[in-house]
Amino acid sequence: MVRPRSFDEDAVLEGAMGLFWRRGYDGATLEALDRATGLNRGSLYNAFGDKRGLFLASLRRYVRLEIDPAVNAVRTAPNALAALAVLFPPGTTVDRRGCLICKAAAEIAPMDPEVAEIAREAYRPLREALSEAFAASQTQRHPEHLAALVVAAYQGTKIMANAGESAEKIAKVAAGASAVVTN
Amino acid sequence: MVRPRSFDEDAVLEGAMGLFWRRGYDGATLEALDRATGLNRGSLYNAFGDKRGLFLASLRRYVRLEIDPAVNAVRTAPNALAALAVLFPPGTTVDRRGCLICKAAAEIAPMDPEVAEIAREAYRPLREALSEAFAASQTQRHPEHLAALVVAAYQGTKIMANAGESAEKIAKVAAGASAVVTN
DNA sequence: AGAGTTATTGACCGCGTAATCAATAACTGC
DNA sequence: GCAGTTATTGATTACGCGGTCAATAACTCT
Repeated sequence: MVRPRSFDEDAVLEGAMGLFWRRGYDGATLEALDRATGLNRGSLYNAFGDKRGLFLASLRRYVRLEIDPAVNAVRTAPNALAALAVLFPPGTTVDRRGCLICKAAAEIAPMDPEVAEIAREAYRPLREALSEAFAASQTQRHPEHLAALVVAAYQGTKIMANAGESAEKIAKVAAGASAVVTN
Repeated sequence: MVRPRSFDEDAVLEGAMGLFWRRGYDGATLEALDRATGLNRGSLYNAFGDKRGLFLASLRRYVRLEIDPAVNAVRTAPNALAALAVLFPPGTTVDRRGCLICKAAAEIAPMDPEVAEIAREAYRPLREALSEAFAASQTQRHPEHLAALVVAAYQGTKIMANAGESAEKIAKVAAGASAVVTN
């Protein structure tokens, strides 16, 4: 009775998300989004409403693919140090794209309540999981506060990455977090 | 021999900086910049070259007015806790504008090396001052790492502010930092 | 097979944008 | 006060942008 869609929605979002991540919201033009998704303008609008709709869908996909797995890894980490290693994996290179959610928070959230809510909700589970990991390892007196500190620092390193800060500088943040937990 | 400028450059930058801070780079249109600065288009271009030039000048003014004073306050703080209170003043409301430098880092730095450098340099003195404050209070084993952690967390709270996070949530980050220093 | 519904295509549009420029004004040094 | 230099004005421009739309294609159900 209807013509089915000829594209894989997740593949389309993969392309859109990648472009928003690299170029930001304003920097991602519809022409570039056409190319990145392989879809043409009209199909994009038919499927997602408008540019903002595509952006919101990309944000949700980012949370699902980039943040939720980290939350699960923290939940199953054997101890606090291992949980930290999820957020600050040792010996990795710096991804200058930073974090799509942090970029959206800075660029769009002040003018778009829905984006703001997505940004707030994105990191809450991570704080909670980290708080439980800290509480479980018994050595910390204020697990909730320390979790808030570490997650904020994690977001900070994503901004530093956008500014092109070196891996050494970012590793110092990780070292600071480890020192705190090792106390 | 020449016609002098009829405007106060710092007052003009005050207006431009405020608009960039509230609306971001792309969100600040030249028409709005005209209004915010009181200058008309041509004068703005004569004085600053182009929109990007005005933005760079605004960033530098922000560092001078918003970050440098904090660095000095940290330098003269009597102890580590007092230094922390400079970054996280107790009982203040959340300024949803966040930090202009962090916004610029997220939005512009990936595409503009000069903005990236300004962003990197802006927070370096703060890290150094904080590191010395921690070292001076003797109680911390890794002052440089802890300073990196705290400054990253500070930047994180600015992103949280952009996302509309509550004062309570942000206070937890501050509490976490204090707990670390009090160890 | 035909009717009905939705997806796709790609040309098209209006608008807001950053930037320009010729004309004019304001000031200084001689 | 005149020549020379720079600042100001504001109308104008070219263009890239997000968004639209009529025509066509693809599919399902009866």
